[in-house]
Formats: sequence, C-alpha cells, structure tokens
Amino acid sequence: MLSALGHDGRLAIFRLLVKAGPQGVAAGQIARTLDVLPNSLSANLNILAHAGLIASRREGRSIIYSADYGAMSGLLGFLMEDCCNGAPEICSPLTAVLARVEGCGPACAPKSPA
Amino acid sequence: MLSALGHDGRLAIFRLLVKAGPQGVAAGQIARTLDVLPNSLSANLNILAHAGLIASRREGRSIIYSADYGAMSGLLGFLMEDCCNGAPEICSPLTAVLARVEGCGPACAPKSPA
DNA sequence: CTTATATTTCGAGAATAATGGAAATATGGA
DNA sequence: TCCATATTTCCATTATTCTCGAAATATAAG
Repeated sequence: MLSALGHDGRLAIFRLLVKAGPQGVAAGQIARTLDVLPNSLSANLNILAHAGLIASRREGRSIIYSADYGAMSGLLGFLMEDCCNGAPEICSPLTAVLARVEGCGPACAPKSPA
Repeated sequence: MLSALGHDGRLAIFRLLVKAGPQGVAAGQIARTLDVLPNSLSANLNILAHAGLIASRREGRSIIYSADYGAMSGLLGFLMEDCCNGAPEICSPLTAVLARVEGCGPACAPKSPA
C-alpha cells in the first residue's frame, strides 16, 4: 500500500476518490479531472486496486472506482501502532489532528467541509 | 516519504529505528540486525534521510541513525487530514488505535511495552 | 604514520516501473 | 447488426530503482 501511494499520480487518484466519497468516480472522469491518459490511469487504478486501497464496480458503460476506507484505516492503524509502540511523540500530535477533524466518530455528519 | 517507506528494506529500517528510540542505532548494527550489505544500507539510509524520516549524527567511528518522530507524525497527520476530510469512516477506528496505544499523550511514560 | 574499523561513494549490470500509442473488449443505443 | 462511448490490454520504449563488488573516506588506536 505504501508503495502504491508513493507515486504522485496514484496519490492524486486516491485523494480524489477519498474526497469523492463512497459513491466513487468513473474512470473517465478521473482521467479528465487529473488530465492523464486513460491507459496510464487504468494501470494506476489497477495498482491501487491490487493494493486493496480502492474498489471498482461497473455501472453501465462506466467503471466506478471508490476508495476503500477500511484499507486506508488499516494502513494508518498499522503505521500508528508500529510507530507509537515506544514513540508517544508521534501519536501525541495525532490526537490533536483527530480532534481537529472532529467529524471522526460514529456519530458525526458524513460531510462537513471545514 | 511514502515512496521512501514503500520499500520493504527501508520500512524495516525505519521500524527498527522507531523501536530503538531517540538514541538511535549505528549503521553497522542496523546492517547486522537486518542482514543487509553495508552499501545497500547506506543507500537506503540516504533515501530515508533525504525524505526527512531519519536523522544522523556521528559518534566516534560510528554514524548513529534515529527516526524523526516529527516527520512521521506530520506524514500521518497529512494522511489523516487528507483522508478524514469527508471520510470519518477512516478516522473513527483510529481513535480506537490511539486509545489502545494509550501511552500517547504529553503525560505518559516513554516506554511501556504492551 | 601505519593499521583496523565504520561507513560511504563509485560504477556497472539487472530488475522494475512508468509512459504512451494502438488495438481489443464491453456496454448501450439506433 | 452497426455505431459510439468507456475502459482495458498489449506492446515497445524510456526512465528509474535496486543490487552488489570494489575502492575511497573518516575516525580511532598503537
């Protein structure tokens, strides 16, 4: 997953998909938005999907891609536990980040642009 | 940073340094612990350092490498904010992770192996 | 000043990844 | 069936990264 995200284009794709929400975005629209060739995009979508970071579903002629929240959460959890185990200086600021985004919790509105 | 960590060997190095704490580990000992050639290690340490994830200091004949907690915290913060903005499903489990590592906070013991 | 230890730098070869054009597949509609 | 749209697959080229041996640098000690 880290190497999949360690690529400007793929990170941009993933960010776009996360911001788009669970409904996802069609491949063609991703290509237009990010101004990349459809075949390059397809290859990168494949890499992200193979890493488990995104999912896809067909809808008519389009194929809709969406971020896999669980996977990203798992990745962050792995990094945090792997890091915090012995390094509270890493996690401490993260509680502040979580507090700032504040919408994070079982009882929050799905979309509240800060 | 993501691409620096998106490499098995470098991730192993970084994890080792995080676990070692602020005192750091000498390059030679890293090489022995992870069983990698010293020149390969040096190249990877360079990549991690250039990404800002680790720092180095000379100590006698050895060069001691240590994890940069602030950089890792910043990376996680970026990922969390970039992701949570609109995706509480990602952050929600992370509060649980933070609660589990529990040592994370201004007033916690620096080392409490769970 | 020579020797030993620790680490880096250099350089070449191999492996891997990225890019982009062109063709192929899949779906929907006339 | 035929055409248009959407996406993928195939392929070759280029670029980047990885790996490892050998030499170079830096520090310490006798």
